[in-house]
Amino acid sequence: MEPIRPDLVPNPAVRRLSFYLRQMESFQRKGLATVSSKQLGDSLGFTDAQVRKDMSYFGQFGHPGVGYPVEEMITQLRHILGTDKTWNVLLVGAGNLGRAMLAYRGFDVRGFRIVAVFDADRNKIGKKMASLMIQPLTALEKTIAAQSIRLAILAVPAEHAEEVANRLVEAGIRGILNFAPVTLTLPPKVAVNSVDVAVQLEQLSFHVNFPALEPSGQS
Amino acid sequence: MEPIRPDLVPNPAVRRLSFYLRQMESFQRKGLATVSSKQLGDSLGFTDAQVRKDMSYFGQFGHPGVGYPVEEMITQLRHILGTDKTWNVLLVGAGNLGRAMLAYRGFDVRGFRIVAVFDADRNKIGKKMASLMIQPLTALEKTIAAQSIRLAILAVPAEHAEEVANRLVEAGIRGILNFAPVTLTLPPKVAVNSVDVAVQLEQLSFHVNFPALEPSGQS
DNA sequence: GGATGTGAATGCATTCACAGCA
DNA sequence: TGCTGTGAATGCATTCACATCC
Repeated sequence: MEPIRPDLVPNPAVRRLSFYLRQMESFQRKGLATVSSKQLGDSLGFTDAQVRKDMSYFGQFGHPGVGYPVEEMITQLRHILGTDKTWNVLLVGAGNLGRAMLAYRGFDVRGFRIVAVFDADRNKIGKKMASLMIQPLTALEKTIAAQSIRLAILAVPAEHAEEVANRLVEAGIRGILNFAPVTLTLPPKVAVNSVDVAVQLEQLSFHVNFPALEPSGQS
Repeated sequence: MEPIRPDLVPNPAVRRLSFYLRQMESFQRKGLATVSSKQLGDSLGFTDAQVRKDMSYFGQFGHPGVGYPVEEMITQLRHILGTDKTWNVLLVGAGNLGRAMLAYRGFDVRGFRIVAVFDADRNKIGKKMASLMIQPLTALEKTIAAQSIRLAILAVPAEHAEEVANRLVEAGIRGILNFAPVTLTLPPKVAVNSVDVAVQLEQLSFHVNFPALEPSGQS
């Protein structure tokens, strides 16, 4: 419950937080009660100093001579990341990728629930997908307001991504996970994370061609 | 065709290369012949200095007073990234996400082609998915050798990811795009890119809770 | 002894700023 | 004038190393 000052926290540290949480949950499943910065770091490919420094940005969670309490860290990390409560998420794009997102089992346990699906295609509207009725884009604003949705997954073709994103933002969405291969230009108040699978493969292509670099670096 | 020394190139610069290429292709579709570092940077949220510095790591592509020739840059960037030739890619995991990857139209044009699909599920083996026959994991080694495959997309449940990844590496795979929510521990010669969609949403969650940071930063 | 937490030191990446070319 | 290419300067992030505590 510390007064986090995000401007003092390196962005990379925030990204690593998610991995710490994921790994802590794995340690918990293995029955470990405490974990040292070295153990945690090794399991993720970070140094122990890195782990300790990152933790220190958010508070004092460890016990000297002992390590970090697994259970408590999970609670803390969830709180910091804001996933100790469940987020309602909306999905735009009921194609193959949209279906995969909807079917993904991993969201619930991490604090996310897709509660609405939208598509522009008249043939899809009204049909059901994993128990959710596919809605027309005209219903966007009403649904976002009614269920106070702040996060959206954008799985539409590149040509429509920018336009849909703008509508989402106007309707109150504050964070977008974008799968379309375009750079979205949005107001700074909106957080955007883009995943372009072709870009991911290009990176691999480069590193396979020039193996000197990148000691198994995980994005 | 310069002698690229990857050890002299900042990793972040390599990541941006893909975005430069993507954007250049967009400029090309708009019919532009040349683009300045400022135009390119603005369109991606980078500074002009950043763009010029990045380019300079790989050669001298621009013309003072004019900018960068779009067509030629596309050729160059593809060559640097190694996507001027098509990579054969294999897919492990014929679930929803696997299906989405297989159906994705964006791969071909960027130099990737999924040529084989594998799954552990007996019920799926032998069935077809987008014209590819789903193969058992026992066929992994033979197929990789026969089609000289170097890249793989891993879309299997978390529990099996590590094990399958090890097999892929032993069979000669040199780059893995991993969608399973685990950190893979592999030899340094293997390039790994991981996409954990829950982690992506967690990042958004954090930034929505603490909007001070991140001026619409795109991962 | 074994581990954390953290200022100080180091190492990278970005940005500046300007010489030089079209 | 307009823009690139690049050393030099700055600014961040990581790592070191050690005081501190169980």
